[in-house]
Amino acid sequence: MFRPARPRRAFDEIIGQIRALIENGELKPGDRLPSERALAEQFAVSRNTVREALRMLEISGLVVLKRGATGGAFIAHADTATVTASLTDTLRLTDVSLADVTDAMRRITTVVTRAACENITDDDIAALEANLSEVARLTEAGEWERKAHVNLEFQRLLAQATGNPILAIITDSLVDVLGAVIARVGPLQDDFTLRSRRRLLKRLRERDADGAADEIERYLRRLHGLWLRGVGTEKPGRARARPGA
Amino acid sequence: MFRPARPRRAFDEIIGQIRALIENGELKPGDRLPSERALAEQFAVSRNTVREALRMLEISGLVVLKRGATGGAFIAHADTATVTASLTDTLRLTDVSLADVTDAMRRITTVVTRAACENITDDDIAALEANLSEVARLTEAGEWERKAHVNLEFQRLLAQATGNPILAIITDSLVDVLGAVIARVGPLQDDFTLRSRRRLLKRLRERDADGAADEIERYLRRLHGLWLRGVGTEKPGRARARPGA
DNA sequence: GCGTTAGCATTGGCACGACCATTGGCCCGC
DNA sequence: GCGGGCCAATGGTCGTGCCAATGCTAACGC
Repeated sequence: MFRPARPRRAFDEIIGQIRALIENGELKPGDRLPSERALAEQFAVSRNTVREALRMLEISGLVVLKRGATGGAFIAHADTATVTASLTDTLRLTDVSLADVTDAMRRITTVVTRAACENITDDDIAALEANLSEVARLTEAGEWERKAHVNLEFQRLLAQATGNPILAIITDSLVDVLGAVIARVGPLQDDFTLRSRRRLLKRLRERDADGAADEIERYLRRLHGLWLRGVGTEKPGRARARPGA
Repeated sequence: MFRPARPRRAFDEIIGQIRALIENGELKPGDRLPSERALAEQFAVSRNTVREALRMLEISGLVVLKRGATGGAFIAHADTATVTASLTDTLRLTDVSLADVTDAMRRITTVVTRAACENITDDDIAALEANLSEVARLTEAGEWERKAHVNLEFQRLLAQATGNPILAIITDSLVDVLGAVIARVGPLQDDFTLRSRRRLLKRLRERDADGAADEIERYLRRLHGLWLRGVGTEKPGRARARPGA
């Protein structure tokens, strides 16, 4: 019959108002919010409450805090880090096996590749080729750690080439999770990555979606197969002794 | 040459320690953290600092706060709401068109369907059939609002049928985003959904992955085509007058 | 005996005030 | 002109105190 007089906590109300301003476009990336003390006065709450609200906005990736005389809370620019972070957190709280991660990665990457083939530009291809050269250099130099990292970057670039930011964000998240996996199981010291990538780039240049998707699927099957044999069904988020180590 | 003496803020240190406990598995969903006062004492910080850390963990979806005598901070169970929220936030700050959302949804759903076909159980099929019956009932009753909602649920069930939680989470997030879109543009008053779903279920029962993927892709192309014609290139996060409304 | 209620302890929510550390601009002196 | 130190603004942290919500428990009334 009656609605609660104070429906939500004070800082929830505050972040609601600030979010609304962002959604309405009244606050745009780069804009600066009033100081904590000024906000406390305007909202008629204590500074602690304002700070708690800012903490939530900060970790949501909506604002960034800077200290000092010209500091304050600034509306953040778009960043996929918060999405990947929350996705990683959620996966950590879920019962996810390494096989689940690689399976999802392989399936998603396949459609991403197909989408990229439809929309890829010459600049995108150039970026992929530059990445490939870097991987080749690191492979030759035996810098496996960095090579694995740069190699993962390839998939981000591929996702960006789709021109669809959502596919890019999803790929980013999966790449982050896989990066954590690699950090645990150690980088693979291989050279079949290079050969597969060269074939893939050829398909991309020809705009051969089926061929490109097939190529990257074969590659990921082989790569992930090696991982799975190496670490069994280890959970990606947990530290565990490697069998045989 | 020198590392910073105090690398991060106090509450960053706190959330780091708590996150580490969760990652190590020492804290599991449902566990209760000490009270704010106790935490403040253990971390040797003030209660305000602890509260700010808890705010960040709360909005990260890692803990839930409850008031009262038996209240406190509890490790949360896995929930895709935070992923969805951050994804929505990021999309709001990014330049994302409705076409991007539907495009990603169509492509992801296609592989999800294929994956589901490989792993689906009879129970999963039964759940999908139950959902379909509900949609049929609501369509007949003309309850378009709820029909659209239950219909979206179909895709969640489909993703769950893959047995891969990552695919399920990604699908959940996309469904949520699309739900927000539907809420703005209004539900579609159609009946071709039912026919397509019946054909899809037939393919699923036969474990015909190619047929199922093809069926749902055709359906989504048609559905999303109607949406796009109806609302142009409207941003999914913004409220805007519908052309012709 | 049993349901109801009042009290109580615990815990999060919030306020006020104070001080510190950082930061960048301003002004002074060379 | 410019280099360095002063200074004001701002976020970071602390401490204390009180309020509100919550659930347990014991007293109470039927």
